[in-house]
Amino acid sequence: MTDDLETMDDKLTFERSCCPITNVLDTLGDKWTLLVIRDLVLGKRRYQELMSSPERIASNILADRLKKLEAAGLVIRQAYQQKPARYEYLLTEKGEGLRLVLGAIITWGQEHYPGTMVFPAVERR
Amino acid sequence: MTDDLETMDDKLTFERSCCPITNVLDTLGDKWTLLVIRDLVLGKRRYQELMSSPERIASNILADRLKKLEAAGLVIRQAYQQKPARYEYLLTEKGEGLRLVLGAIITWGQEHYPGTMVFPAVERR
DNA sequence: TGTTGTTACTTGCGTATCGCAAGTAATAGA
DNA sequence: TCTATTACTTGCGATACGCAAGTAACAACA
Repeated sequence: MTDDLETMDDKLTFERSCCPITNVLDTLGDKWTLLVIRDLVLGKRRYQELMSSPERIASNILADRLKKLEAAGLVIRQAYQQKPARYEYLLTEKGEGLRLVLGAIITWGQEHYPGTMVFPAVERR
Repeated sequence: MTDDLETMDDKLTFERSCCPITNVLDTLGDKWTLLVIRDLVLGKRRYQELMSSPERIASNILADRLKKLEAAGLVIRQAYQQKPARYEYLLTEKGEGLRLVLGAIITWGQEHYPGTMVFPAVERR
């Protein structure tokens, strides 16, 4: 039998360490990225929708995060119309997998930050 | 019937929003804080132990994060000897609750970052 | 008595990132 | 022609990060 796990010695070089938590933090570890994921999970898709959340993300930060999330394979950017070209953002399967992480955070958060509450999903016909 | 949830209008003022995820990110949302929590969960207690992780945290960053974690009630600092005074850090119950969040992150991380692996707990007699 | 070692930090300082405000490109519609 | 909308980008001052070095309070030698 030969190797496995990504054809061996393939992606076994890590920025900080081989710890899964560390590697997750290297892509999601800041004050905004996970909030963008949250909004996408809630059904938001367009730039202005993502801009409209109560945390008031700056537009350059949002653009930067979307670019990084796309590069990380968590999000795909696709045009929903031409003339003028307009784009929307969708979670990939990998990105969808973060629902469980968000769920754990919400559970802990609701328990320790009284008064917090999750936002409703956006209605989309 | 009167109010509830922290005697109303008590702690219902949030930095960015009333979303639990947002409030969790306001205390844990950076590249280092959750790694300190991880180390404490693994059984590390002392400054030099926390310094010794492979991610090589800078000492000023570690001191800052421990201070903030203590202020947030996730960690307690206690002396384990006098003359000279030496301190160790322990997770509070609130901090221990983050094991589930770390678990979710590890599960997702191991699935999407091939080659990553969790560190063994430190042996402590 | 002097020197080295350990632990738990703090301080300086250059660099990187953040975030507010404003600007831009490509249209649609009045 | 003028105003709106959408999806961004650019400038720039402020904040945060991180490397290196320094400090305080001892213990243990030699």
